Amino acid sequence: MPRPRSLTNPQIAAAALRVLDRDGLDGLTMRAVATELGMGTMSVYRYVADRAQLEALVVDHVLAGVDTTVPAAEPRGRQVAVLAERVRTVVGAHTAVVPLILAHRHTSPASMRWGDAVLGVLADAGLGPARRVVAFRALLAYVFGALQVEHFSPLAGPGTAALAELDPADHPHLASTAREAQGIGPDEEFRGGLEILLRGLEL
Amino acid sequence: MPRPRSLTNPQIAAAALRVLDRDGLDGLTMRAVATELGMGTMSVYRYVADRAQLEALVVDHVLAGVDTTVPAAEPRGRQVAVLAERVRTVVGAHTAVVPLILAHRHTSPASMRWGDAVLGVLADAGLGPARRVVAFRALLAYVFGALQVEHFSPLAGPGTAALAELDPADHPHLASTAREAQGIGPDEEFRGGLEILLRGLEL
DNA sequence: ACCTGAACACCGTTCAAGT
DNA sequence: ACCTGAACACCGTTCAAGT
Repeated sequence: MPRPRSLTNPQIAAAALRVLDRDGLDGLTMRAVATELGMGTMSVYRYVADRAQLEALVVDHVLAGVDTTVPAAEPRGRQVAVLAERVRTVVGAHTAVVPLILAHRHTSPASMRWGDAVLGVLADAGLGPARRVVAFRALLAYVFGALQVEHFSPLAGPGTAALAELDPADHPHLASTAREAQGIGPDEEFRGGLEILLRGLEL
Repeated sequence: MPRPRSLTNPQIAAAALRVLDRDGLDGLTMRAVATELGMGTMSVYRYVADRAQLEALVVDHVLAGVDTTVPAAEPRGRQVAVLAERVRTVVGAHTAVVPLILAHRHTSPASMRWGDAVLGVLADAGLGPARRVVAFRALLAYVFGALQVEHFSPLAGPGTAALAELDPADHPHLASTAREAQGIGPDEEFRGGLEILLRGLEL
């Protein structure tokens, strides 16, 4: 990795995030980030080894905005739910980052801090090591999977509308359920799914 | 959409999947698929509008391999679990397709058939429309989220090993749990998480 | 009319030429 | 020594030239 000089990682990441928010994932190029920073394209490589590392920096920068302090007064289940909802809130402000998150989540220090907080609650709840691992991975899968499902095929979007128009003879359950689904908001959807998972965890 | 002549969608998709399996996601280019089919690059555009549609074809082709018949003799929870595990089995044979799945799942007829089967079980179990929607979307988020987590950061991989080496002073829960996590296999992880979700559903 | 090669407008990245 | 523009090897896709 090259040595940063005048710019810090958060400065690079913030510039890349500005490009991402403005021009979407397709617009996030090394050239665009360089222009955003007012430097030549190749100068970005002073700070970042390659595009993957730039993406990882953006993901970490977004997740660094998640407050990982556990609300001590709440019951365990609510503690986990609050931590999960904070991730969703922060990511929701930068929807174009969603496809990058699962690819780079595991390299992010901010993600590790969050994971440590969640695992702390699970340990306090008395879950043994093996159950803790499975529970934590299930939460990971749900939270980041839900973000992608919400982003790529929102219930309020055209995909659901198309499902509602399907021939009920071919898809009896899907067609009728899709009509119901259009009335359910994204918050209700995310929290509802999370509650199912937490009930299964019996915290 | 251009009209297919000598080749069917499954033939195009199968060729693209061969490229994907052999050369990975980076290797999946219009040129490579054309070569695989023994035609000029632009001839692929006879069958496919653009790259996104090619990807969608591959995703549908993979998901078309999922048996969506419901095992009638099993209890509801197992029925859903079997349907979910069949997706994982089919996708597991083509790991490079994982990043494409969430992006194109909602356009796939095979995915709709699968969704209809799952929703059928949820309806039989007596879940009302709103609860059925939330439960179904939670299952979607978990199944496809778990595939991505399993693929991008497997418990047996270097990411977990790195977590295990973290300073316990910084990440008390994560470091110790990561050491436990290395002993948990991918089947146990997927099924364990699914069981938590199904228990929460109270099927 | 159908098909497809050349060409265009990009991209990430290498490398050597600038200071 | 540090920085960066030109150039390379790609990419998806347009378009006009072939048959």
